[in-house]
Amino acid sequence: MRASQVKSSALSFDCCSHPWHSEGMVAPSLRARVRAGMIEEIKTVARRHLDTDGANLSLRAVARDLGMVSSAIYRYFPSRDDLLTALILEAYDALGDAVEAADAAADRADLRGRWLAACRAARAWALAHPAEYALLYGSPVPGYAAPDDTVAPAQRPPVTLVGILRDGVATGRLAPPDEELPEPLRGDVAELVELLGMDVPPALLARGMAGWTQLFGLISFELFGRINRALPHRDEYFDHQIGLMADLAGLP
Amino acid sequence: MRASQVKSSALSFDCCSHPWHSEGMVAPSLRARVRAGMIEEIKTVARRHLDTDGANLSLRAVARDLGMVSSAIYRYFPSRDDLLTALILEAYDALGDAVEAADAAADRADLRGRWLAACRAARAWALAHPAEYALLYGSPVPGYAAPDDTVAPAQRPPVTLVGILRDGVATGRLAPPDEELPEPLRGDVAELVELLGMDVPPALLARGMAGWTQLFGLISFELFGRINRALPHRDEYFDHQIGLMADLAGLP
DNA sequence: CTGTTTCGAGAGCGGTGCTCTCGATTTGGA
DNA sequence: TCCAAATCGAGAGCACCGCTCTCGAAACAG
Repeated sequence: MRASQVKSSALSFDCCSHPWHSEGMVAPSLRARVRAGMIEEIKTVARRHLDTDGANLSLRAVARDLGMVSSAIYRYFPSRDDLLTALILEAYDALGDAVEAADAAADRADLRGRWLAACRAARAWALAHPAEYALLYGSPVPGYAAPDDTVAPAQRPPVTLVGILRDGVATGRLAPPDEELPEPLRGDVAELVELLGMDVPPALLARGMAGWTQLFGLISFELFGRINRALPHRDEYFDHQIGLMADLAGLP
Repeated sequence: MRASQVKSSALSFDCCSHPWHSEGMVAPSLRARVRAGMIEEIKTVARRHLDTDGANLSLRAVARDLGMVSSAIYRYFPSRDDLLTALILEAYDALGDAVEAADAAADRADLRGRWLAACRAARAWALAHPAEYALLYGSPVPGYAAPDDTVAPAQRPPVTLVGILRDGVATGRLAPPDEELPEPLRGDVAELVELLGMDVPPALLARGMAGWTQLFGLISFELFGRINRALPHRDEYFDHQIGLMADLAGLP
């Protein structure tokens, strides 16, 4: 939670996210390597606890599973929140990877196919990792404030969706909506367009964000058990609802 | 969590939800009345703690605020989960009241106005009671399973939205989409139509549910801080996105 | 080989939900 | 009116939690 703690946690990561066999770096000591391995092991066990026991992760239980005493964990993560943040970061990246890979695997010219593939990939990832999805998109943990490192990976799925729309506009395959946004909103969305660096008409960006919101809502309802029990064909329902949003965005 | 506990908690409610001054019932004893008052007081304090401290409600803290010892709370609620369930039930009802009242206050013939009013009421309630909204629609508490009493009140907002569409079809003001749902899905939604008792074409019901999903997603994104900071005019953004879904449903 | 750093264990603090027991009080029927 | 029964709040206690501190052992660097 403290900025310093988050920073130190991030430092623990650099030793593995920046692989040591890149140019000019000295090979890490044995101790550094077993430390990195230990961090990875802790995260693995923590992720397992998350998937089985739900969102309330117990540091002591993780330590017990590792044959350690709880205070030993603090040699690797300054607090429980930092461990959670590490898991959140990895989860964001995994989801982003899945969505972007699905988009990239589709035919570039098939805009609607890319849209559906990206959405399906997000849902598939969420169904495969419900606890981690809840960690990302559930109600925020009370005391917990997401560090700034999380905003960029968190935006990858919506950016992917908007990127599909941008490609459509750029190649002329997608006709932007002829409406214009009303003024106070138009400026906001125009700023967002610049911030994302995607040349898309504001009205279209708004529709893309509607698709992203719908995607999140569909997954959340299905995952949190709020989908009506009278809908056994969930795949078909999801596909149809996502298709509706593709229609709304003007995807052919 | 146990069914028996939930039942006993529900019994505690009946003494106040079924007012004693109705026909034929004997006036409750003094003790029963102070007990009901105590239950209400506990819920009030718990709600206040929820709004200030977030979702992790501490029974001991509530007891302290009431000048009691923690074990005394168990005279009124068999467990912390039951207290949470009581708050959830009340929250569902409050949200349902707000949405239905907003719909009822609008001109019956102005379908789009009713839709927007209902959606705005849901958002307004959520913004006014963020912690309770998170309790309803956030990630489910790990050990907690929502009792069956909650499903009916939970469906009031979406039923209200679909009711607007049904009125539109019944009065001929709303032209249902000319598409048909693909087969495995069409049967599911048709069953849902019967279950809700609302005579609406399945394809239209699907669009209404899309609107409900979007509404939930919009509110959640805004409330859980995932709305982009580059969107200061949140009211206008919300109105526009909800209007998009009204378009999708065919509301004139 | 030696001084320093890293690490895990252990004890401990204050917090939590929850159970049990024990007096005090209130209630309702004889 | 009196008395047994039901109800209630307090208190102690259990197991668990996140987290801090200390201490001895091990691994490192010079």
